[in-house]
Amino acid sequence: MSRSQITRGARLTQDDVGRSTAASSAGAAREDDGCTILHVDMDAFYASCELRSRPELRGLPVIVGGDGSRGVVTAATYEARRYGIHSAMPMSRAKRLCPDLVVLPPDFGLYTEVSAGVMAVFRDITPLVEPLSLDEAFLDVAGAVRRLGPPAVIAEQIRARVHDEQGITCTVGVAATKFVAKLASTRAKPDGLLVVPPDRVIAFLHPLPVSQLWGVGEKTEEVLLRLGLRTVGDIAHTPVDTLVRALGPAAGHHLADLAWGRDPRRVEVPEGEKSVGHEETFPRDIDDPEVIRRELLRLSEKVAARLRAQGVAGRTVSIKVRFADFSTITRSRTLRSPTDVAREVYATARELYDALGLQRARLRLVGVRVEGLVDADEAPRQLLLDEPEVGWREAEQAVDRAAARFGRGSITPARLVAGPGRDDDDHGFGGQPVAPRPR
DNA sequence: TCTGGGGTCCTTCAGCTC
DNA sequence: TCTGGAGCTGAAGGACCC
Repeated sequence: MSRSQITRGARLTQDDVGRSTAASSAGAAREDDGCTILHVDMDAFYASCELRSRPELRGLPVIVGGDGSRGVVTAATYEARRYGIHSAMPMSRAKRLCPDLVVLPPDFGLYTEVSAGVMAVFRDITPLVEPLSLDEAFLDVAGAVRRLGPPAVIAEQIRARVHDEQGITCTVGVAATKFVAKLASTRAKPDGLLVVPPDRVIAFLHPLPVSQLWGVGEKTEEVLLRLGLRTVGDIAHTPVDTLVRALGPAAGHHLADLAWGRDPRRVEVPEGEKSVGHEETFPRDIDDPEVIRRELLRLSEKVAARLRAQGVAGRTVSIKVRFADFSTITRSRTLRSPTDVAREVYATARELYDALGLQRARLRLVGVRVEGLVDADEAPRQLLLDEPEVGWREAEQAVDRAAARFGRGSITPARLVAGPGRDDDDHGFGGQPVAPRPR
């Protein structure tokens, strides 16, 4: 195998990889020397998970996506991609491109389970695992080289184990930096392996289009194209000041560094999430404030339950409102102390919504998010003068216990059960069956 | 064509304190 | 007592990623 050549499909043995990644002159350093960063990316992850239990669909154009008129494609098999279908594409368009498309509803429980198995394989290799999402992660294997072999050999071990233990394929990029490792895995997809040695980084990067750079999306690409910058090489040879003027200091310096392969970021084991939120697009636009408030209540319930499940509480509550014309606004408020109580989250979300003073504006989406998370046990609690020691938090914890036993949804605020309900001062929580009502 | 849902990070601006 | 600047924080919006 020539340098940087993609290995695809077949799993290699240690000897194969040793030969394939060695420099041409005998006794010279291996070309994966110093390439201790691995980026592992599952191939069409959600769709691959589904196909494990539906082998009859293999070889067919299959997508996973939300139902309803406003869904988008969440994952597409490579057979579906041949029709031009890709993730985030509106479902209606995907069906037009391929009338024989097989559409499966998402099963996030299954994907979470498979992901946990895959991450366990990674952590068996090295403790330095930085998951980016359910289906991809960075690994720093510097500490595993003596035990398991060179990085390319470790990459093949991972590919083989994920295939054998989880029944899905993955692609691995191997490089000295996170950014190049990620680009390498993108280039080698699907079911491939690509090593980019340090002395080949510039030759690998500079012909790529600017859109391949991390942080360059639709808007930034437009700006760069207006400056006449089409490739990573063009960016590399542009004065940093020009990039900073066009994109701001952070993005300007960031792109200049990436264009020369400079990426000092280390693989870091994440400490935890920084915010928790839920949002929902209505099947059709809604202008009834009562329906919108009820949705805010439902979302607040879900957010607070997740906060409690993770043992965290947050100080800032924000709402997101998307209008029928797709314009979007957010509003937020920072509380005096962190909360994981649905009643408090909803009360704040509702106040933020009411303060907008919308006169029956048609809304497409609403969302609730809690930010500024801290450990719930260490979070200071601001007891109000008339608040009992055992109150809503304890009541909602009781609901959590009941939900764990009987299923989520077994206990629901009365307002979410009874349809358009009261608009009273307890914000719809009065009917919670197990909640002791504070006085 | 018609755009989900979960997140993170950056920029800008306003208000506050020193 | 008044004023301007620095620094901090919160709020809002936007861009981006998977």
